[in-house]
Amino acid sequence: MRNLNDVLAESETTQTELASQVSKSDQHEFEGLSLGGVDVAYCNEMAHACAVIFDIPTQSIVRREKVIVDCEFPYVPGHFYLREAPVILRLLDRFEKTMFLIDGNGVLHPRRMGLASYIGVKLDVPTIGIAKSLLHGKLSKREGNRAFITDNGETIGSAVWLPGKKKPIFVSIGHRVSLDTAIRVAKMSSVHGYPEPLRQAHLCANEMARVGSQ
DNA sequence: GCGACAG
DNA sequence: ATCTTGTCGC
Repeated sequence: MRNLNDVLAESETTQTELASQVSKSDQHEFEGLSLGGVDVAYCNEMAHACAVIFDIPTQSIVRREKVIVDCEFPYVPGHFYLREAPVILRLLDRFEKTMFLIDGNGVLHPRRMGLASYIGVKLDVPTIGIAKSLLHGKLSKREGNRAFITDNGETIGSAVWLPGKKKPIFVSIGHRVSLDTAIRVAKMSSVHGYPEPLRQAHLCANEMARVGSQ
């Protein structure tokens, strides 16, 4: 497996196999589950990742972890995990009893195995995918502030219009969570028209990349 | 063959 | 994502 095409072909097989391991229902094992967000920013070939834990009651960041690693793998639609999973797995390994919002899709994916589901299955932790544009599937009729996204008659996610925003975010199950809960968490953690854990992780990662480039 | 295509 | 100025909208 040397060239990119071979790697992608094998990746598709891996994704299909892992997809069967995704749990699409809410878990009940954890008591006080924390909520976190992860994002990655790039400066040339360096991936700067940041994960934050956001406390909804006090609307504050209670923890922030960072890591920088070399990343040579290119972004290929449908295989985003090959580029970002390595650095994210290293970062989330430091946390316990935490549900993570991840910048990308979960089962809203051609093979039902986007980055969020990959991270969830690999670490066996609850994850939710949040994307800013639609990768796959079709929007059904909008009902209130949401519209389900389907593919082959299967609901794989939902477009969600947050207060004050013209464009929706695309929410999907990552792992160990139901779509209803995923949508609820995305809404209740939003502050500036976007899930705050992700917005904060994004700001932090960008700052890391900016400073790192100087 | 032509377009679509998370970040 | 990243490269970059002005500009549209609330």
